[in-house]
Amino acid sequence: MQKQETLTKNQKIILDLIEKSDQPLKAYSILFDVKKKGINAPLQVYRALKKLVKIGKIHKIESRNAFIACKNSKCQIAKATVFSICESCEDVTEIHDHKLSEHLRDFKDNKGMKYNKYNLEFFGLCKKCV
Amino acid sequence: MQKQETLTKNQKIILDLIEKSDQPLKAYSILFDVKKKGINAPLQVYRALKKLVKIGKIHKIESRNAFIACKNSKCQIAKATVFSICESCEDVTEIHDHKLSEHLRDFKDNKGMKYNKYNLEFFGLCKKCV
DNA sequence: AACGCTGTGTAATAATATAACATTTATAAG
DNA sequence: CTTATAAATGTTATATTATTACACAGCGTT
Repeated sequence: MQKQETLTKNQKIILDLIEKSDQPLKAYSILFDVKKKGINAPLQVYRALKKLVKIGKIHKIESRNAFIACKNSKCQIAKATVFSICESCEDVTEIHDHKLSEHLRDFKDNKGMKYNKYNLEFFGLCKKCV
Repeated sequence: MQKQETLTKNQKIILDLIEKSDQPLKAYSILFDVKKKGINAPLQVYRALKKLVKIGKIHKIESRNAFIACKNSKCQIAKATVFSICESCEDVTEIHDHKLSEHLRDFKDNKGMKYNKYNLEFFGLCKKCV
């Protein structure tokens, strides 16, 4: 069983907002939205984001500098993420593909490096945008 | 046969610099280094970087906002990149693994999305830092 | 020559992210 | 309960990364 983290007020506010969106949100757009809740400064947002990423509640889409909620409710996977990104409408979906995960988990390079994390982003055109 | 791009003066200067480094360089560090060559503004750097990425001469390490030369001299692969990143010393290596590439190339999601590009970043500790 | 395309140079500014400091709250240990 | 320790807060300022806007130059095509 996963340790159930207790979120603080700021963390809850920001997680709520991100979970209500099915698409990634940017830090300053989050800041704008939570000002009415008393969060006034970028750093308050970034701190909460950092924690939420750490515990796997959200993921950062690196190529977009944006944050999306992890839908995988059971296990918090902060360490193995795969996303598909539509380059036209910017729709982002988290991918859970067992076979692909296996390949990635089992990957060994020839440098003897010890991996503990990976992030994979696929780019293309979604059904609507083709 | 690949179309041989002719690089402009700024593009050459910046590619040279990046190729001389075996590690990723950041845009403003590049700017600092090329000021002596008459490149004065961030935009001049970013424009060259954009072009060099586009033609596959360099790649952007998304999680680090940095740019590394593509060592794969024969084919310019701007569309399928894999990197290993040491979280301690920040050493970055481009990975060419035939089997892994196959899996990634052949990956199909269940949303009917058409992929034309991917970027994969592995994180961990390199031999030296373990 | 007129056009489209790509690149240049410059100034200004936008967008993303962190440092530093003082204080408060939560958790654990004696 | 008290101490101590880690984590979070609030605030100001600043650092870092990246783009917009504009005027113009070079080049190949028609």
